[in-house]
Amino acid sequence: MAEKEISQAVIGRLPRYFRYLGELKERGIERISSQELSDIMKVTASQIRQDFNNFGGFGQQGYGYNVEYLYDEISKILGIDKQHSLIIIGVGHLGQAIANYTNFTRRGFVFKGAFDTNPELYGTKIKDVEVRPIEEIEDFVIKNKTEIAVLTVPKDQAKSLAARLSKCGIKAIWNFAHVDLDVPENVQVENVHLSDSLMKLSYNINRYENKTKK
Amino acid sequence: MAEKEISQAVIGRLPRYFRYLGELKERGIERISSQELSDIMKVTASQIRQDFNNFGGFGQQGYGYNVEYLYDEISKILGIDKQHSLIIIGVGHLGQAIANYTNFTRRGFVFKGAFDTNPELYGTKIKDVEVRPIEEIEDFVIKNKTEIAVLTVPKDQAKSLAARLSKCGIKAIWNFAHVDLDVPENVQVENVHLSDSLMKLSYNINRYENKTKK
DNA sequence: TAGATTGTTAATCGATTAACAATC
DNA sequence: TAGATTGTTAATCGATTAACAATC
Repeated sequence: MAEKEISQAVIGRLPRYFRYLGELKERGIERISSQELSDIMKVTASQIRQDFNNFGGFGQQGYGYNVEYLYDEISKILGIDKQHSLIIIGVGHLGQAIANYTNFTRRGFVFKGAFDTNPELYGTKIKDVEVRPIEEIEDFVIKNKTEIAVLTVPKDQAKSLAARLSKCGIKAIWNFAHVDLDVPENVQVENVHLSDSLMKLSYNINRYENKTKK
Repeated sequence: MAEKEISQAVIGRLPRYFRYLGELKERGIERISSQELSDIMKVTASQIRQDFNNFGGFGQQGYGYNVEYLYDEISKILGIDKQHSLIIIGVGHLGQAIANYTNFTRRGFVFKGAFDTNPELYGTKIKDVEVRPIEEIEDFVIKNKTEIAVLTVPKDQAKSLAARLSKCGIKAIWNFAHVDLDVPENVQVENVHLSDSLMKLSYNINRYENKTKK
């Protein structure tokens, strides 16, 4: 199969398409043209067609796209047609927020394990999942073939944990710690750097004020 | 002043520069060349120089960049040399995680108010801040000249809250709800769509497996 | 002064948009 | 068949990288 690499710019847009298609589906809309979708989503129709055509021809000339079909196809592309097991490392507020976020469960991300360094938490339960000491991570990941580890630990623990997880076959790390992780190429990393996001917000406040006041 | 608009691609990289410069500063390093920074950060030296030069010449030929000076300049560009008041709307786990995140406080984001729809929470405290009923938001924002509202509420409440906040002079919304907000141009929006991020992770797991197995 | 390294211009690369032939 | 709208090629735009003159 000709494995042309899709740019991350395109990938980054797929979840948003998926979200809008899900809404259209729920509203019972059967078909949509790239132009109609363009109006709703505020992106060009041209970009929509280009994006979809990276993965194959999902539409039909003179008709447009079938909403449900397109929705299903995007879910396959994103790999959320299958289940993914997930463990949470660091059971603070953020870890608990993620554990309790039902939307993830709905998308096939199944919460299987929770780990922390605080002995007082061992044995307590989050969503029917027992909190375990961090020492048990390797055993757990190997035994349960865990795919995704959510890192919601302080900065200084993140790098060594990422290294440990990489060694025992984890497939991906969803990193909320404010450091760049250095892992082998068989481990996928997706960063959520909240303070970076907040700084961008701050920049844009500033920029707008300078633009208007001067 | 010639207000050339800086691309969001550049802005998006500033927080990362800021983070690395902060680390260098802490390690007592006084000067750094674009080439050295390039090695550490894994971006081209050329990009580093281009990025900084969007905002002015911060370096010196033959010497490089003074770490502390550059750090301070970037903090000014990002607007984190000033304080920003912040309220949290929706006091679930995510809201609490943000309220308790000390790093934000350190960067000048001061947590001033908390709001929720659950009457049982009214009057309870999060980090010395009393939880108030959501009806009081307008009064609070106006009286306290609140700059940033953090939206950690369910999807269906987010749009109407964004509209209400826009009307009473909020400067920015940090949106964690899984919808695109539609606000006037004087209100800055920064989205954190966690499920989008998780889907990208899922895509990359998939992609890697297809690449290696086929 | 010589060496180092920036600031900046020019070249390249990639992503977005426009246009239109193919086709349902 | 005629009209609509895709899939795809070509044109444009913007962002990244390379190169080098300016200068500390």
